[in-house]
Amino acid sequence: MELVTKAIKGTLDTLPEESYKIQYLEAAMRETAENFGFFEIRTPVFEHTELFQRGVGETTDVVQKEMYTFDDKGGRSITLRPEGTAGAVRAYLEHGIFNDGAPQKMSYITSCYRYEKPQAGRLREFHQFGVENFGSSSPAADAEIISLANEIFNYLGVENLRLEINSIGCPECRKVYHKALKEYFESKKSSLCPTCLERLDKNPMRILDCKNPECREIGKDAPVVLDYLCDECKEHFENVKKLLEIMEIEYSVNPKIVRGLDYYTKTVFEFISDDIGAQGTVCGGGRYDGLVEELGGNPTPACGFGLGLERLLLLMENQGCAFPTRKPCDLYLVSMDEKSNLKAAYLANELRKEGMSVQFDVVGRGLKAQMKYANKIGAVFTVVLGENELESGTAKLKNMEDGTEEEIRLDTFVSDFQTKALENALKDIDWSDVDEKSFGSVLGGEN
RNA sequence: GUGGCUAUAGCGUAGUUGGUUAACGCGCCAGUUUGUGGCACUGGAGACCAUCGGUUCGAAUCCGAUUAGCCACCCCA
Repeated sequence: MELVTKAIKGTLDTLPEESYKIQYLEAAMRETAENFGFFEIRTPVFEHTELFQRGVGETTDVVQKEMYTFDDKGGRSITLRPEGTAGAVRAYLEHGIFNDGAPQKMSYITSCYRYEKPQAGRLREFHQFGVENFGSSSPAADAEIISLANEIFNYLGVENLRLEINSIGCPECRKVYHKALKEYFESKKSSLCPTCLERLDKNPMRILDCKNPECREIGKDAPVVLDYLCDECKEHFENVKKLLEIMEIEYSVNPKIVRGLDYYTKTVFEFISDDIGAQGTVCGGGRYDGLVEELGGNPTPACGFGLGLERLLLLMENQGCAFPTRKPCDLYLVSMDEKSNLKAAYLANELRKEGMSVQFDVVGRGLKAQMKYANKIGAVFTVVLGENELESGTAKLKNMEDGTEEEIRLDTFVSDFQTKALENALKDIDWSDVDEKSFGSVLGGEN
């Protein structure tokens, strides 16, 4: 097959047979977020380029080499969002949401774009679930979003995720720390790898998580951020830890966690997995007390995180996590000829109005082929409509699982079938096994 | 941006030291006596062997470039 063109490098098609999985993740996230009081905000995929330049940070790799930036026909410089926070902050300011008091809590599920070389867990178009809390400087806000992420992972049954936290301080204490760090590495300059030599000027904290063994060795004795925190930052971090302990969320402090986006202050955290390759960070976030002001608002404390949907899905698939099944077909109407096909169309439509999943032949297949198809799509019931049935006004409703058949009247078909379908759905339920959480998926079934 | 591996029907693969109609499994379609799925059997459709160029009498097979995929670095979700 010679195609005119193929999907763009680093993009993924989610096919109908797969999409229910990602929908399941999205539903779990929305639902959990709402339980925590975070409601959805939707912002455009593209923004004025300067939003990200200012918001994400002029010196970051994301802004310097990874943005999809172009001029539109009006000569404006437009950028496809590389992350979700900047747009949320912009909307928060533009609509004066801050006037509605604090905290303002919001969530989003959006596509993001970064011009990077694709690899395991990294795409040029990817999707992020994110939350933002504006207006709270309390460590309770930090802990709340961490527990929100944690709750999502629990709900979905993800295992072997470790939570690593750190504090990178406020601009004040970070300045002091940077200086100490620079002095330290400056003295070991000759043994650093070339990339780290660059980082020495740009962002010395990055040297700490270099994978080069030699840099690692040197990094071991480097000054630690946590020793340089001012009293306020120190207390904040202690309280975040205390709250995590109270909520029984396991974590480890990793002083080497450094986030690559300029806006982070104080708390930073990552949920990391070893099951999905080198790009193991499934969720990353923290506090960014300076961002709102940076984008033109009043000084406003804030925190949030981003969670990569593709990475999470990859992780769940690698771990063999359970997904609910796709919505099954309640009934397939087999038709023998044009006349019965019309009847099938009518009945299908009536049943669909009642919220049932019903299908009938739309490609002109024979009886046997239609039965085969019904079997393939997992139809729970079938009914054959032909001359005989239309004449007698009754048909045989066949249960595809056990092959049993039952007479059913055509004139009261809609309500009769609904009753049958309900009886059938209820007969397999072990009521002793039904708790609150699985109740919603009983009718959909789980595998 | 740098490196390593890869590229054959929709999917997963085979294809011997270059040699004639490119094979197999799954899937798809149709049949196995007339109006009933799953199992089995039979048949069928579907591939310019990623693209372009080179070596050769002859290339899916050797060489080069390009493109794409996978993986790693960088960076991040």
